[in-house]
Amino acid sequence: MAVATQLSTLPSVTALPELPTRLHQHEKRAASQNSAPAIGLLKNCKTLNEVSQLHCHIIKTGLSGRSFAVANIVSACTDLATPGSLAYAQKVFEQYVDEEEDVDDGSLFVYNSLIRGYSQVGLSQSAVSVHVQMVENGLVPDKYTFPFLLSACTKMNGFEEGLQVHGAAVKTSLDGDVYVQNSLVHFYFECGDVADGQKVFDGMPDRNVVSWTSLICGYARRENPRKAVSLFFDMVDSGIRPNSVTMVCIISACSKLQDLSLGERVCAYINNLGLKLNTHMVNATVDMYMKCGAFGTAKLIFDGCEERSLVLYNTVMSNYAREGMAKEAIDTLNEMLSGEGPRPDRVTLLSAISACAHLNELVLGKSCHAYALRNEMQGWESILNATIDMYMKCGETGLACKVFERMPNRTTVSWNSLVAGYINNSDLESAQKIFQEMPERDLFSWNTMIGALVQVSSFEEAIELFRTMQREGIKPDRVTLVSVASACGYLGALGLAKWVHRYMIENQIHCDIKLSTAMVDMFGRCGDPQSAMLVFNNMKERDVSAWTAAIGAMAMEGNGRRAMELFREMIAEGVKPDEVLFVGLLTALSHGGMVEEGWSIFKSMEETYGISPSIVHCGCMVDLLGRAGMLEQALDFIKGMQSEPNDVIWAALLSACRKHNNLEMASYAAERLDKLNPYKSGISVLLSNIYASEGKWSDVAKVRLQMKEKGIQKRPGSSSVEISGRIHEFTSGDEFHPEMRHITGMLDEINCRLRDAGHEPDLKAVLLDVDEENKELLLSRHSEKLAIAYGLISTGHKMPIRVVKNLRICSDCHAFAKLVTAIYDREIIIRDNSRFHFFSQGLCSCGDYW
DNA sequence: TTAGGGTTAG
Repeated sequence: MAVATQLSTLPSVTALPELPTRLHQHEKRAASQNSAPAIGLLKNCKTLNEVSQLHCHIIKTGLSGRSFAVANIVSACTDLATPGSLAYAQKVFEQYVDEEEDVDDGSLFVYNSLIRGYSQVGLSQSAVSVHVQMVENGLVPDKYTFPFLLSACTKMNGFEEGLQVHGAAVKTSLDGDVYVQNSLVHFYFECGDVADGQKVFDGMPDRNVVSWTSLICGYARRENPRKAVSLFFDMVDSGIRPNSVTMVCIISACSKLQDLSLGERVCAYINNLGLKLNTHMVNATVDMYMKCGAFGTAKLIFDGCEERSLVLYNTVMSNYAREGMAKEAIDTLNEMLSGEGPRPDRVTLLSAISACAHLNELVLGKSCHAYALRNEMQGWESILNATIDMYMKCGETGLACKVFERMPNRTTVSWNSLVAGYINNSDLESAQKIFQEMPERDLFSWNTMIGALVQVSSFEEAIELFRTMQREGIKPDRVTLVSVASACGYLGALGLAKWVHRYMIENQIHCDIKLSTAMVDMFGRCGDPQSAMLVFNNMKERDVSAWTAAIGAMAMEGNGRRAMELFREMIAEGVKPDEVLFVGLLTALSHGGMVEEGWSIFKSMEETYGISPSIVHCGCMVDLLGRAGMLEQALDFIKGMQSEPNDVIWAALLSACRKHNNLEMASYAAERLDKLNPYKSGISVLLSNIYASEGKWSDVAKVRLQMKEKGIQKRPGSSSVEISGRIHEFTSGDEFHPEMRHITGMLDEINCRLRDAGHEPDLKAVLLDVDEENKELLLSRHSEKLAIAYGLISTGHKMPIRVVKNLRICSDCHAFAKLVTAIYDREIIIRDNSRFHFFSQGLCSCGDYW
């Protein structure tokens, strides 16, 4: 078939341009080598039409079959990187392969050009296919083939393909070539195989600046920027002068480390080297300053920049958007649009839309969306994903759904954005429905859903979903574990907690400060302060949240003394306390009965640390004084408060009145409470309990009647016990557990042995007006007793029994637990709604102070 | 021929 006929299917060729008569130097070289100046002109082409015109000319001169010509046409096309030009390149290539009879060095050049072209535009799979075709046609790849190919494998994250390329390089003995080795280092690092990347580097006899830069950049990107910096010094020590690429990698390592002083030293070093700043370096520098929080310096450099690249604008905007400085991001966009700046591209729009999401800027968000549509960016899913997120953050679930429904190519991110959007709009049901419908769920999807369940306190469901995730073979990361740790903590499931901790270590899940803090908090809430402190002591870096978790663990244990010590250590380490920390500390001091220290801490808040106590801190103080029986002082404290006492304050006083049997003050507190928050169930229950424990049944009836009228329901007491990783929950008088017959049998046996040991049931703890015999029966069926009995029959001898109670433990159950530990020689740990009780050998860790 | 800057969802 004639060449002209074949080419007719390609983009049409208009008038043939006249060739310039005067030739440039490089054109002369091309002409002398190939007798065709047209070939030399190919690399100047700006459109496919120009390429195709030159191609026609080359055909006329009879050189179109020459490999040198074909390779240059292919390169010119792939450099243009449009779908049409790539199709053209492929056709020219196919035609060449069909007609080529003798295989020589020239053919290799053609194959290499297409592999290079495909790799450059990111069509990695096509690059790999050309290599396959090359080998099938009996050609042996050369040292130029492998770097192109490896770059393609890297881009497509094709680890298996890359390994085969490495194998092929070994077979052809080209794995000793420094270019091939450099490409291998880059490939292994980018695919996450740090060990093999390092191995290739270690085996290199000669390393150049690219080898070092590949290694340094590999570590900087694989979350080890610290190592990247130290390698940089090794490189300088070995006498290799860094170039601008190396410096860009080092600057971005500083950004990752958020180490401003190091970043500034690097900038000074660049100055000393006399390296000229290019756009890459300027951009990396501005990015570094912004990531380190030095927005002023970044802005100064940005403003002083005469030619701002598109990427620079995008860097500035995305940093502003990510840091919640959405207004600045939008201002930058406006500056870009109003001046002579570059035209916004998809990345610009992405940042703009994300900034609108932060600002809840619906109107501007809509116009960004419209701009993206007008400029044909809708083919790019990320823009639409960000748009879904933006509409969701603006509360426009309907608009978000519309965008989603109209999307031609939905990705997992699109689904995830929708799920997260519904969660943020408090529509868990829709989120769960979409989560179920998703064609594919990734780690992000699971993390979103598990996190949402934890947020709404559906801890058991969260754990259940975590188990499903694992059954489906999805490996959790540190974000998953933060949520799961939080759920474990609230459930008090120590067995599961220990598993989570082990899992983290065995799977080498990177434990950052957030995850460590979650672990400390988890162990603290699960009644394992030793493990909590073990994790805490191993933390390399501790912020105020970490210290708060540790102090919280001490509060749960009732160890006010240790909490105070931790606080002093924290101050000595130079960490500034915040409001939340003082809540934890005051709670710990309250549980430990340390009134004097509590007062002094409370006073120091304002005087020493400049934090004015909030109503929550005041609540802690009322609790501290009340628990210690200093009811009058507590009342005086309330009266002296600057802000109006709220329901929490009066509830704390009421609770103390119950503990210390002060009916008069209880009524006063209850009256105040009733005025403030008559519909809160806990308060009425507390009051009726106070009357009940004093046997004032007519008053109890009055409160109960009021509760009924107001539609308030008493929260039933419930206790749970963890048996081999499963949570068993019991409510008072429960009859539904499958093993209830055994449990009641066990309870009867315990009660017999307790009576023999002289234990009298504390009938005051029964808050209903029933006869003595029934009272005893009711008391014996309290949820914590059911849980303890079940723990005794279903766990091995000497195994501690761990119970989590949703309300405060009653006096009879407290006494019951103490005796059980003595008679059955078992440890019992009960977490009620405020702290832990460790029972052992007939005693409780709280010293009966709770 | 190899290495470098900006990209949405938890």
